[in-house]
Amino acid sequence: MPKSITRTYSRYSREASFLLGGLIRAARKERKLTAQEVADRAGISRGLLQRIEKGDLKCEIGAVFEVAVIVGVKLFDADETTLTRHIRQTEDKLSLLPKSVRKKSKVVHDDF
Amino acid sequence: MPKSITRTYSRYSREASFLLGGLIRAARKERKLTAQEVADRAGISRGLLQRIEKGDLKCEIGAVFEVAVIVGVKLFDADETTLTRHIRQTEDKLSLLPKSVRKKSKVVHDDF
DNA sequence: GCTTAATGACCTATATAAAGACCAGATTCT
DNA sequence: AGAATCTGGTCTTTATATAGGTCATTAAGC
Repeated sequence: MPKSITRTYSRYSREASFLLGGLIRAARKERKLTAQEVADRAGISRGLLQRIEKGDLKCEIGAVFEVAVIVGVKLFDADETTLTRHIRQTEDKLSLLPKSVRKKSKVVHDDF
Repeated sequence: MPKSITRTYSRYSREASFLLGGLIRAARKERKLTAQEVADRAGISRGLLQRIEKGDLKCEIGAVFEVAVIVGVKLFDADETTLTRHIRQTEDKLSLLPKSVRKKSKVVHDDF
């Protein structure tokens, strides 16, 4: 990650992450779990959990998903079986699409 | 991140990420966008986009969300307005819950 | 009110994710 | 078939996220 990139995020991304963090926090409190407990179970530090609950966009997605599962926030509004089915559907769809995308139609060349 | 942590992920997390990656790839091809194009628009490298589409759990969530938005994969199955409403709901819910969770009920001490 | 756990905020060292090359093979279009 | 481009690897360098501590403040529960 050279050249000091200050990433910019769309509003939708920021809000989605903020919402997810809030949902996680709400779910954790509802289940009466301390931050430390959840962090331990997820195998992450308490500091990272704090950032996740804040909706920090610079967290690895694996940690976020893991925490979500632990406190019971369903991603995709789907259980595991549904998830697997979706995966297969996506694979089917992909197999129909062309494997690489061509861009250079160069000049449109409609002669008239 | 000291002490060389090899993180372990739950099956649900792995599948959720795998599915999200697949959806992103499918959406990208449907819209006939090259990997390079999407990466540029998202402000990330092509290599990172590849990992995202593979469902790699070690990507920052901001990059994943950003790419999802660009190719048109809705997170939470919700548009921006709905998202904002959800956020407010979550905040309301949080304000009702106790601010910190107490664990040490020590001995249950039910005398009989 | 008092005790004590939980939280939020910092800080530093270090493991590591990401950028940015490069190359080989695949695939699309002409 | 041929040319052009997309894709999927790999490697190196560098920026940075994370672990793990500390400390102050807050707020449960008695």
